Amino acid sequence: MTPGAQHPDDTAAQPLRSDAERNRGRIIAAARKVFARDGLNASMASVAREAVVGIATIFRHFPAKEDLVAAVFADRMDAYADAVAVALDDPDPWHGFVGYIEAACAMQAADYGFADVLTTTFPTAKALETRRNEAYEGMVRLIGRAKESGRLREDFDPSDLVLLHMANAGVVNATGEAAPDAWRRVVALFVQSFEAPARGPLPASPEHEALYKAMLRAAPTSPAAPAPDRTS
Amino acid sequence: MTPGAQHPDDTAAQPLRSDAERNRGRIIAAARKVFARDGLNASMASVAREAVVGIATIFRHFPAKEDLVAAVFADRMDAYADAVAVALDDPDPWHGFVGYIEAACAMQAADYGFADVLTTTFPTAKALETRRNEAYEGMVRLIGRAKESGRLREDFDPSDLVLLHMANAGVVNATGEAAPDAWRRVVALFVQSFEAPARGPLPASPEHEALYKAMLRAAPTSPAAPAPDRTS
DNA sequence: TAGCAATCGGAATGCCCTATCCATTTCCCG
DNA sequence: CGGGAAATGGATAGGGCATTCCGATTGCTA
Repeated sequence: MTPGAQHPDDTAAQPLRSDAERNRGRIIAAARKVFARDGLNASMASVAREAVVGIATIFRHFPAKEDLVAAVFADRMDAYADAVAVALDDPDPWHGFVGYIEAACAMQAADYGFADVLTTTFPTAKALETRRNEAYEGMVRLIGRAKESGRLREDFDPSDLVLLHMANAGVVNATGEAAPDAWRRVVALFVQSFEAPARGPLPASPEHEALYKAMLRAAPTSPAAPAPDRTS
Repeated sequence: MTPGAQHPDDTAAQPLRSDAERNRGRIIAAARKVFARDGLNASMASVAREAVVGIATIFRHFPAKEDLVAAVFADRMDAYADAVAVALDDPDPWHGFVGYIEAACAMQAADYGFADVLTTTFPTAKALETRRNEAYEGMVRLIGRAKESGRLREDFDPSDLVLLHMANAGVVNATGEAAPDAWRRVVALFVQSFEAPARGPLPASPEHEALYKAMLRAAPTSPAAPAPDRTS
């Protein structure tokens, strides 16, 4: 989203011809719209239709669907990371923490594609993963502050935010347009359960490693994935 | 699951030939296994392979995939409904309520196919829907008792259980084998947020009608569904 | 045990998807 | 302007899926 505009592989590749540059923009805009509406499962054909462009044109600009996804969600990932920064700036740690959760979950609800991106890992899309990790580090600090302030339960684990996203994805995904605000209630319940003092002990958090592996599962169209994938 | 054994259309249709009867059993057993492992997205071909049976044989016994699903999950749905009954028998309403939640969510975690079934509606499969509604009525009573006992927050709504299932489906679905117990922590958090006294108000519950519509969305292979479906 | 209807299984159909090919069109520099 | 490189888009390959067709097989009865 920075004005200068750079393609992932900005590295001195020749400048695009004017029409190519224009089409690239069209495609990203179209994909942004289509993915937001239909999730990452939206077909390349539907993106092409929306962009009023041939399918081949998309694949020339983005060798694989995953590359398009990475390009489309780069800025949304930035916004996601920014939300953490904003939360860290909040003088009230708990308020910042809660605000962050609501903002992040709202992003999931507002963009089905992004919801998919957040609970999936694209080993190939480095920029996306870098951002995610940045955001994660910020979250860890956010959590630390909130705990220190005494408002966040002591046994809260950073991985709980990942679980929260997975749960929220489930709700957003299942309710869709039919009940577009249902997620708010779920998130509110979660937040209340996060608040100190804890009402009881919790089962152990999953291993970080395990959660990471979980996010690899179900990556869209990974050629190397015999993926038993489930749950349309 | 009654011993007598009846096919959905038990109505005096001629008895099956011995081999047909045997194959029918094989198919259901195979489907049970495959759906549990891979979710409802498992292909009919994979079920046929597991059953060591031709694909056509499956379709002769079950005209459409949905019929197979209904046959396979009939007993699981019974167990689901039974869990409510058991919970209602618990002398401690809150204990029963929590026990029910844990049992139901455990069922989701133990059978990916069932997790899909629970958050999806098959207008065609009447038996399944009847059971679901039975269970729902029981849940409403369970909730009433728990509220009366003072342990369940007053603003808890039956639809919250549906949302809980959707959220749990999201977790179970995303974590899969990688973190098979992650859902326990999530459910524990939910339960703590359900406990009275409430720590704060909640956004309104979605309309029941809306939730029902939501469950119609994404039904697998519904011919009448232009389903934009998302999130494999 | 012969014969026929019931049943089978795998090939075939039709649809959707990602990704590639290639003849045609468009841009841009001289 | 003209010509070649860059870029395009529709057709096509190749794979997965649910469902159907049909020739071959099997259980059952007489």
